[in-house]
Amino acid sequence: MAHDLIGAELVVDAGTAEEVRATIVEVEAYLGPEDPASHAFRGPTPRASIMFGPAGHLYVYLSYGMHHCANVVCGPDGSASAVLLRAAGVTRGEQVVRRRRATTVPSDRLLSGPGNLCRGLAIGATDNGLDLCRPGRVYLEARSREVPLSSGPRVGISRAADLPLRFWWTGRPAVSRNAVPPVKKGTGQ
DNA sequence: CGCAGGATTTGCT
DNA sequence: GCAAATCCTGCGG
Repeated sequence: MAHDLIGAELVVDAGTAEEVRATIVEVEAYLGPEDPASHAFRGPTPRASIMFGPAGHLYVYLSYGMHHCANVVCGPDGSASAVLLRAAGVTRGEQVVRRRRATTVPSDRLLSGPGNLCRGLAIGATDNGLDLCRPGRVYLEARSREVPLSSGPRVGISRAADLPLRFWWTGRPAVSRNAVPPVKKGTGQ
């Protein structure tokens, strides 16, 4: 399930000076060809073909000509569902991440947002199709712990955005700014 | 072969 | 709060 990825640890360039580890705190689920917002909506096109493959692989695409977004292919082979990684908290290699992010941002927001997450972890088009279940340049380590979970509507899309397919770790500041639902005045968050 | 739009981020007003 | 930056993908002719 999509929310099982919340709390998992993303490992990049393990064993090198560039090693970075981050805990996933926000994801967004995309269904198969029946989801108008999914890239799989138009069938197994060249770009979306990765999503039609086996689960556990990385699907990377370029958004707005400048930002990369990383997805984890989910579900059985052929179901074409995927989970977009929207935000994570750095647990190791903060200096490396900070150097990639030119501007000044709080430590908690270094990987906040799909585009920022890829920039901070140096995930690009060349990483498309990687198997995240085995050690490689990028892979996932499961973390079997319970975390407070919230869900809400998807963000940044124009179709079927109302479905409650976005999940995040309640109370984590790294949750992307655009994704945060309206907050009452004076709550300080 | 050409065109329209997109799972976003950032900086200035 | 709003608008620009920027390029790849999918569709129509």
